[in-house]
Amino acid sequence: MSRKRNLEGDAKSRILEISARLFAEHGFNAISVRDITSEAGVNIGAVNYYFQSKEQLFHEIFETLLRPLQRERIALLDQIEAEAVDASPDPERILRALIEPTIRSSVGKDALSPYLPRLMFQTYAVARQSIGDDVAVENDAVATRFIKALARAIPHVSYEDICWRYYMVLGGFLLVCTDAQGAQRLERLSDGRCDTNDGPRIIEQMIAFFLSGITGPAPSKPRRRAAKALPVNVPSADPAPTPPARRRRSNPDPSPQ
Amino acid sequence: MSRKRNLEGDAKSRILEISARLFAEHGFNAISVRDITSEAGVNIGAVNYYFQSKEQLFHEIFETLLRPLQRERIALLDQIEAEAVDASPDPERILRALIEPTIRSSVGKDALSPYLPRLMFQTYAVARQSIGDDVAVENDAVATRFIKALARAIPHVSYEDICWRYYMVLGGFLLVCTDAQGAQRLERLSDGRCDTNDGPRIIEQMIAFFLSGITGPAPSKPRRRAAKALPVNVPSADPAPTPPARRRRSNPDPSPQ
DNA sequence: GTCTATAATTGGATAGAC
DNA sequence: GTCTATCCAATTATAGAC
Repeated sequence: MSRKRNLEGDAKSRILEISARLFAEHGFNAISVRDITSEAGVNIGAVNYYFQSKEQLFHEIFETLLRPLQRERIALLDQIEAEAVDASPDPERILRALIEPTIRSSVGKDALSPYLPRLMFQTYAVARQSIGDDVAVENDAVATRFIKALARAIPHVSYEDICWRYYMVLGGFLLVCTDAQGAQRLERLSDGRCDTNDGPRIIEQMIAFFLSGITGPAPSKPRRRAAKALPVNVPSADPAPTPPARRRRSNPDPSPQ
Repeated sequence: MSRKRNLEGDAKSRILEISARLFAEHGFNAISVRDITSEAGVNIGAVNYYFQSKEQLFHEIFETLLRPLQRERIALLDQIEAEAVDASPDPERILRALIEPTIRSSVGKDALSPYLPRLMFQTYAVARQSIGDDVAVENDAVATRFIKALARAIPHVSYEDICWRYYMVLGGFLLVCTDAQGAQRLERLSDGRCDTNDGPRIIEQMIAFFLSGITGPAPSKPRRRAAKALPVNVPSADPAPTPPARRRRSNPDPSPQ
């Protein structure tokens, strides 16, 4: 209320901002409420006062960041589909609708957005109810809409293949977006050639790669090692007709997140 | 020593196995040594007795799993390059050398391998020294060798672009491999069409997508929105010549991992 | 080698003064 | 609204009996 700390923002939004960064960098379990409150310059009780619990604070971060992004994506997709009622939509525009809002919201403006990809990345990395049930449902709905749009845009690729490829897009997308706040491994591996802070460049790199990949020819059916490759023999041999083979012995009830 | 628990494996390897699974599923910080020892059916002190600390145990898991895998990859790559001294190597075989050892080691045999991709995934997700310095160095060396091999195999793609694309390959690869032990989101989104436990199928899907993507045409240079796409107008407008724009305010010293 | 008991620290959350 | 002091549960790690 008072105007005391109006310059820096009130305590609540300071906590939101600082904790988003700390959680994104180190993960939920690695950060204590003491880490947050001390770095935010507020007292220890503030997190519980404003957000009831550390868990609730985490949920609220996703609410704040993810929902608007998903709505922007859907708005773009709506527009694309509205303009292509008769013809099939342009796959590049669909990919851009998926990717660009994330990158764009990462430059300037509000200070939290850059951390969303990394927080999402962690959602896949650990089995933990990071986001509320409702947000998770909305999330899947958005993904399904994009998959269906891509399937219509690229009719020569089967629906199943589109699903695989959508997921590979997602993985590449998240890893690249995530690298700047974390390992910075791409800059290192490329000897500084790849600047993971250059939003427009990231976008064009992704679009080029994903568009080629997602529209490319279908995989050779599971007769293995078809066309060109010579047989590779390695220590653990790999006789030609390896059967599908089940894997993973125990996985009682994987939290569906 | 004694033959008491020889059937189940001795205490040390039981701990290694159980903890690899628990860490992979929930992350390092979410798992306590009590979780491990109780699930492994050993006493609470066993982790510290065999591994000195929880941290050391974690490092040892990577040692055990990652080193042999990297060696197998390098052996395959050596062979490919040896056979192509004059001609340029086959990009598909290089991608297979990168991908197949992981998938192959995930079926049957030893019980730990399936968890490696997920553990690696977490390495990217949180800023934490998951793996020892020496393993990290070897890791980067392997990546660099693959990047250089791909650059030679695909001469019409610039070295910088190869780096971006290698990293996107890595991201898609990890997310897909990771999904079976975790969110199982791909199976859900695809309505059961995609079976993330079917190793050979995963391989062929990846090879097809990555090969098209990595050999595809270069991205349009940062004159944005070049060829086909119509201008998209969204709430937060996007005037044509958006400058690069710096981002991220504070990131004191990101652990280079 | 295996186990129990316990040390020493740190975690999330709350009560109550101001 | 803000802050301090504090409770209580859970953590890693160790000491020492068997």
